[in-house]
Amino acid sequence: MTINFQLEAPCPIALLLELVGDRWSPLIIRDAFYGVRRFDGFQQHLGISRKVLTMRLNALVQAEILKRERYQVKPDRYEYRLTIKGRELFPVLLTMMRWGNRWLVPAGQETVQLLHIGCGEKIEPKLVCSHCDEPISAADTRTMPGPGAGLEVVQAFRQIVRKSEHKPDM
Amino acid sequence: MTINFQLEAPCPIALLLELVGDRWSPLIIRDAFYGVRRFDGFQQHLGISRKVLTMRLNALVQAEILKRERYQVKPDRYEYRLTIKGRELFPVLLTMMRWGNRWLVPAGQETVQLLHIGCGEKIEPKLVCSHCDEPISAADTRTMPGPGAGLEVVQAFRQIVRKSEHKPDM
DNA sequence: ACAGCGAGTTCACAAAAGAAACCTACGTAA
DNA sequence: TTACGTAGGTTTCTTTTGTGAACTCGCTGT
Repeated sequence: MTINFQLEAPCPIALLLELVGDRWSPLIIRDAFYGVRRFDGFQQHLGISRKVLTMRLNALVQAEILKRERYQVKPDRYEYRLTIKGRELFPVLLTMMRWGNRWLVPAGQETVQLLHIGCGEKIEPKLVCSHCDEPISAADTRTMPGPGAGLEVVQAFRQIVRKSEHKPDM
Repeated sequence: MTINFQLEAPCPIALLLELVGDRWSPLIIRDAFYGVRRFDGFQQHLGISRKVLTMRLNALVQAEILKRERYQVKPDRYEYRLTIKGRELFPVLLTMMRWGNRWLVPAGQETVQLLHIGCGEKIEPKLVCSHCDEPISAADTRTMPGPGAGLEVVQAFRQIVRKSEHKPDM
């Protein structure tokens, strides 16, 4: 799969999707956040086939999103836990949860909600600017080539902007 | 695919993944944010096979994330644009971009960066509590059954918490 | 000695993705 | 007129990936 800008120049989203861009990995990670740790736990909870679960868990361990830890000897038994890298996927899952609740679940029928321990309220996550703390959306931000962008990325950006009849949506 | 809590009770993340949980849809949406609109644009930019692209675009239109609009008559030509629902996926893509930049791209080598038009700075998106505006992470939040949660969800939550030797990671 | 648990592996089959050629309808240029 | 280019697909065939169900292995408790 050529997931990047024209064969080269890694897009961070594409790189992420290479690790967790299949149908099951995000759900495995979601369950890991809920506290599921064991092979059979994931399997029963998700209804995923054992073969694919094995493959996904191995890939997630390889990607250092989960770590496999022995919790018992004789017979050796292992469980899967989130690493720091994995735990930092929390904002991704949260924004997904928010979108799903907003657009796919009838209002007032949410099956999951978020509690902020700090203030004790049921809350929604909000994305703000790290600099001025104002909420951000596609309309008030622009993505642009970064310091590691080669010519091909810069050109890809230009090309897209040029080809669009109107302004880009982002 | 049984993507929900034990066959019933829709998890918002699972519902989202049912619409955009394959390898290509997120990249198609990313490109749509960049301003790509045409079939051939997506195809060349992503290197996706035309057959799969057709299927994905149709599914995204069906999901009301993209809309198909005629931009020319004789011969009729169509382009794909983000709907409001689609544009609200922006936070999901942004948090993915941030994680990818942080964990998969060497520091200072980012190919994409975010500019906040409001304050003119290169920024990172930050997730905060909608109530008290404090930054939120897995550690200071808890997910819990919502108003639409049936018995099975409540039990699933309890079951997971009970089965974990230690505290959940979220 | 036999059942059960936890964490897998194996295998036959089905579904999905990929690559490349083909189709349709029009406009242009030789 | 034949040919070429462009845009937005469809068709066909091959390869990859996922599924479901059964099987394994090392131990424990009865």
